[in-house]
Amino acid sequence: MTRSATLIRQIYDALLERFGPQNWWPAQSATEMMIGAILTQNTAWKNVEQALANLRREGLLDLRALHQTPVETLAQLIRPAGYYNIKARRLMNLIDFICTRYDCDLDAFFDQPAHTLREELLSISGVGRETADSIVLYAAKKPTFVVDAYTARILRRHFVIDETADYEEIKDLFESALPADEPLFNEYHALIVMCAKGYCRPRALCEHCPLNVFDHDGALR
DNA sequence: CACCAGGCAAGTA
DNA sequence: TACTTGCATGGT
Repeated sequence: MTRSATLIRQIYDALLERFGPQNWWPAQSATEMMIGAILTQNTAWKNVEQALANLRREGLLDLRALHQTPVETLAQLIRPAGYYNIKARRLMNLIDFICTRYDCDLDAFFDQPAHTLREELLSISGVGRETADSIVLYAAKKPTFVVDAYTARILRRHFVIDETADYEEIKDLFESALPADEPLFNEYHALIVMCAKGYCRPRALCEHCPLNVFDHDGALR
């Protein structure tokens, strides 16, 4: 067992003990989850909730209904989430892919191995690695690990990775240290977000960080 | 007022 | 490959 793998496991245990199960993703359906994944790109979740409420009010948390909606109309409804023009286009790119290739049938879209599903998602303009992995894990419920800005920040501050570690490197670290278990990956990423939102902001330094599995000089406590 | 938020694509060197 | 820029609203 490598040092980093041990830390990955210890951090999970500490987060779960401190915060308890998070039961992610906060959405009532797989369709709503995917929309939220696009809308939350570099955006506070609070803003995304307003945009989702607008779509819900218009009965647009539905692939076929969305597919029939002009992208300009969509853009106005999602304005609170920011970047609304580009995000409306990204949403339509994703929806059009599923409706054209899978007849708007999410179950059919998800009925393939995680790695091919990930590749198909990445081929869509506007769906990058984090968004693709989030959809694979939280909508299709297949065990792929989601890396986000919070994940990298927490690992950097605990000296598990260095500044140059890229997305795939961090993802591989988690997937090597842990069994490929969907509920585990689901819970771990959710716990990271919960912890970082409260305690791992850029300027809110580490003194209130509830992760105390090891000292910040990198030595195990 | 400045800074930040659960990224991504496109352009440049 | 590595770095830069545009995209935009709303909370602190």
